Amino acid sequence: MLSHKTKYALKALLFLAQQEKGYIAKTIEIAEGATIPKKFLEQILLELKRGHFVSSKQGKFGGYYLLKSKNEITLAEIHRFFDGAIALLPCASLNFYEPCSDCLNESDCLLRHGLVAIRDETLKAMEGITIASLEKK
Amino acid sequence: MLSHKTKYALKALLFLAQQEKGYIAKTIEIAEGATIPKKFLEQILLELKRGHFVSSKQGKFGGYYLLKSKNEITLAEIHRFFDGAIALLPCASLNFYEPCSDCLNESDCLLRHGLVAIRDETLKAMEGITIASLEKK
DNA sequence: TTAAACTCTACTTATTTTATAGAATTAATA
DNA sequence: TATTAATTCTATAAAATAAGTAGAGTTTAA
Repeated sequence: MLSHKTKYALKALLFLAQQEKGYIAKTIEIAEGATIPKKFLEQILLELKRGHFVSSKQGKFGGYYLLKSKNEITLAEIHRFFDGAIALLPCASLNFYEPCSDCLNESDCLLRHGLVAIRDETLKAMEGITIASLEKK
Repeated sequence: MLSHKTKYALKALLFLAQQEKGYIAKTIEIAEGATIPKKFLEQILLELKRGHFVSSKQGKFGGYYLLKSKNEITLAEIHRFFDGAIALLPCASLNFYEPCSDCLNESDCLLRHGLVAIRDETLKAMEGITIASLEKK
C-alpha cells in the first residue's frame, strides 16, 4: 500500500499539473484543492522540491509549480522517492537491494526468484502510469 | 513490501512443502530449518491453521503439515491473509475496498483508475507464484 | 516596513510490527 | 496414571514507522 505521504504527493502533483502553464500555486490552495493537511503538505512539497519534481518561488506571491513535465513523472519514481522499494523484499529490489539476513546465502533465498518476477511486472506497470496519464481519467 | 510475518509464513510453507508427504514437522524444526524466531513462528502457524493452509497434530510427536496443496497456495493469497490488500490504495482494492475519505467522490478520485490498472497487473503476477513454483528454484 | 509566502527543525501522538513470556491444553507411551 | 513433549492461548513489551503539529526563521513584493 502507498503511505498517505505518497498518496498526498501524487494528489499535489496532479493538482499542479492541472493548473495553467506558468501558474504558481500556494500551499494552502493545493491543500484545499486536493484535501491534504496543510502542515503535512508543506513537508511533502519541500521533499518534492529536493527531488526536483517541483520548484518554488519564495516570499509574497510565491508558491509551487511543476519542474518536471507531467509526462515524465511516473508512479514508480514517486513510490521509490517516498516509500522506497517497489519489490516485495529488499533482496528482490533493484534500487534498494539488501541481502536477507535470515537466508543462508543468496542462492538459497527461495523467495527471491519469484519476487524478482513480481517486481518486474509491477515495475513495468508503475512506469506506465504518469501524472499526465492520471489526469486523463 | 512484505511484512516479516508474511515472509516467515512463506518460508514456513516452503519448508513444509519440501518435507516428505505425511511428515509432521515440529515448530522448532521449521524455526531452525527456515531461520524464523520460534515464538513468532508459533503465532504464524496458528494463523495459517485458522486460514486452512496447514493443519496440526497436538501433543507428543505432534506438529504441522500442509493442508492445501502446494500448487494451490499462491503468493496473492498469503499476502492478503497477512498483509491485506494487494492494491496500492483501499479505493483500488477488490478484497479490502474502502472509499477514500479525502476524495470528494468516487468518480473524482483521480488516482483510482491508474491504481486499479496496477493492481490488475500485480495480482495476475502474484497469482502465478505458488509455493510449488518457489520450490523449483 | 509590512504582509504573505516558503523553509526548517523539533516534537508529539498514534499505530503497527515484531516479537517474548508463561500458563493451559492435548496426546503418546512407559 | 504420571511424565514428557508438543501445540494453543492470552497478555504484554519493545521497537519502529507513520502521520501530523508547532513555531520560529527566511525570503520577496509592494
